Amino acid sequence: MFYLLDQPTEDEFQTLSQRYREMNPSSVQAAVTLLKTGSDVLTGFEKMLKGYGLSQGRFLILMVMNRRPGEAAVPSDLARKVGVTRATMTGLLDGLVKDGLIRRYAHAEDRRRYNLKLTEKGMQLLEDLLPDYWSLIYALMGGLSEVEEKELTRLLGKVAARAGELTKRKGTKI
Amino acid sequence: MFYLLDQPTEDEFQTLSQRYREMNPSSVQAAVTLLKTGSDVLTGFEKMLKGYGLSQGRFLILMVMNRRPGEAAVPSDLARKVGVTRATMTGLLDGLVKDGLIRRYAHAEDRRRYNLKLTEKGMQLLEDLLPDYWSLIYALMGGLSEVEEKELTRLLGKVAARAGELTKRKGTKI
DNA sequence: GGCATATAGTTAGTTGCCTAACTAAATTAA
DNA sequence: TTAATTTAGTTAGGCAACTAACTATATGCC
Repeated sequence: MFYLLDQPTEDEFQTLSQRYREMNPSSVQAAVTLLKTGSDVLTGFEKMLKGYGLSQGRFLILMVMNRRPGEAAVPSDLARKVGVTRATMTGLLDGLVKDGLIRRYAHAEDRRRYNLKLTEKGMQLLEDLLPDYWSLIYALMGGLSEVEEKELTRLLGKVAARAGELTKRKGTKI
Repeated sequence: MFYLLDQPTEDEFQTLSQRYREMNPSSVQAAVTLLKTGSDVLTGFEKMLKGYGLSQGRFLILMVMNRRPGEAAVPSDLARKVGVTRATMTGLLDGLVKDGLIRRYAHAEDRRRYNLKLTEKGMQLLEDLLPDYWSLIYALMGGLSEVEEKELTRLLGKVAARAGELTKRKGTKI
């Protein structure tokens, strides 16, 4: 988690940009603000989810499964969609099963896999939670007009595209 | 860490916004993009830092100390500035001392505290690392014009202000 | 058809942060 | 000026993710 509560003052920023000529002040400021804001927002969500006994990973699994509530899901597929490793997925699913939010079923064609379905309890948890989720988003984004929201999404999309490129080629030290 | 590699398609998004009337599509999209982009960018930095034997926390400590390289710093003050707990700071400092990047000194006025200074090795590590740091930022932000960078910073600032408000009143379930 | 390779899920151990509870020292208030 | 409160740093234990190594099954190629 990236915090840096005490961001550089304007002065310190100036000093830095004199000491380090290669640095581009407006880029650095945008990047630092992105990291800080992302962390704060993430922390807000985690706090809210904790009230329902969920972590980000557990919540995302439920949300992805909730896109097609009746259909079966499969662990390795969920791992790809949610963006965690299969090892992590095992642990997350164990927890969700233990809490009765999802259930495992045999997989007809492939004996390595198994199917997963949301239980009634799992669906109900989402119904209870989602109003809080939407209103948290509203609380965070409410200061922006719809035009600003779209502009933010567009600009972040540009950064995300480049970040995606970079993280793909793992070994490379940038 | 928030990933959700597989973001909802336009269709699924439509279905969702029909099922959940309180949700505001453009806000949700902005929030989800922010979380995803923030995570990706953070992951990129962590990967780069790992090549120098640093975590975000360790790096931030060095950066904050590097603002005034000669002067002494104090653990609890660093913890506030970097945004970690004092307990976490103890561990981070132990690591940095063990690696010879900083050194502990007695504190003249307060026997509970101690002073910290960057060693030569610590300063040198930053000199080695920072070019990579600036160029990673450039790699991430290079797709944006300076005007766009400033607009992104401005929009994120608005979100950050609200996120800060929310995380302050801890107990409250939003 | 049989062997090499790839994929699925699990297990064990690591990392980087956290909270809660503690001791010691400093500060404030009676 | 002693007692209560606050602050500083540490310790112990927890949590949510990770990587690496493993077994079992499925798939592709000769």
